[in-house]
Amino acid sequence: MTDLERRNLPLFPIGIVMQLTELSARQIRYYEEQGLIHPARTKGRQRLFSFNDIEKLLEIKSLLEKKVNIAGIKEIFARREQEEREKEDRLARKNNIDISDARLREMVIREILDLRPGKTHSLIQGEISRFFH
DNA sequence: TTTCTGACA
DNA sequence: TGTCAGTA
Repeated sequence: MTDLERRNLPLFPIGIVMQLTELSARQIRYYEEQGLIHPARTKGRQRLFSFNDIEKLLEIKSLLEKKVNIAGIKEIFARREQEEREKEDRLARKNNIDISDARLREMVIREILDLRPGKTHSLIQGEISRFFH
C-alpha cells in the first residue's frame, strides 16, 4: 500500500476528529456542507475521516484564525487541486514520451539486428522512419 | 453511547 | 456557531 493510499484511508469517526482538531461536530459538518472536505461514509451513513481529511480540517482552522473566510479557503483548495491535476498531467505526458523513446530504441535495435545482407526488409522499418523526417 | 439531519437563535 | 429534537 502506498503512503498516498494510507493517508486516504477512512478511519476516524467524528468524535475522534473533534479531539484531534479541537473543532465542534457542528463546525466539521458545516465545512463538509461547504465542500471543503469529503469524508467517506459507513453503511449507516456515519462519517469516517482519513488522515488527509484531518490535515485539511487543521488547515481550515488555521486559515479561519488568519481571517480567511470560507470562500477564500475554497479558492485556496481549488487552486491547489488544479495545480495537482496539472502536475499529474505533466508527469503522464513525460511518461508517455519516455515510453515512446523506449519503443524507438527497441525498434532501432531490432532493425540493426535485422540488417543482414540478402535479408528482406522488416515490417518495422516504415515505423521507424516516422521518427526521422 | 455516538452520530445524523434539520431547524432555530 | 451552539443547541435541541428525534433517529439509526
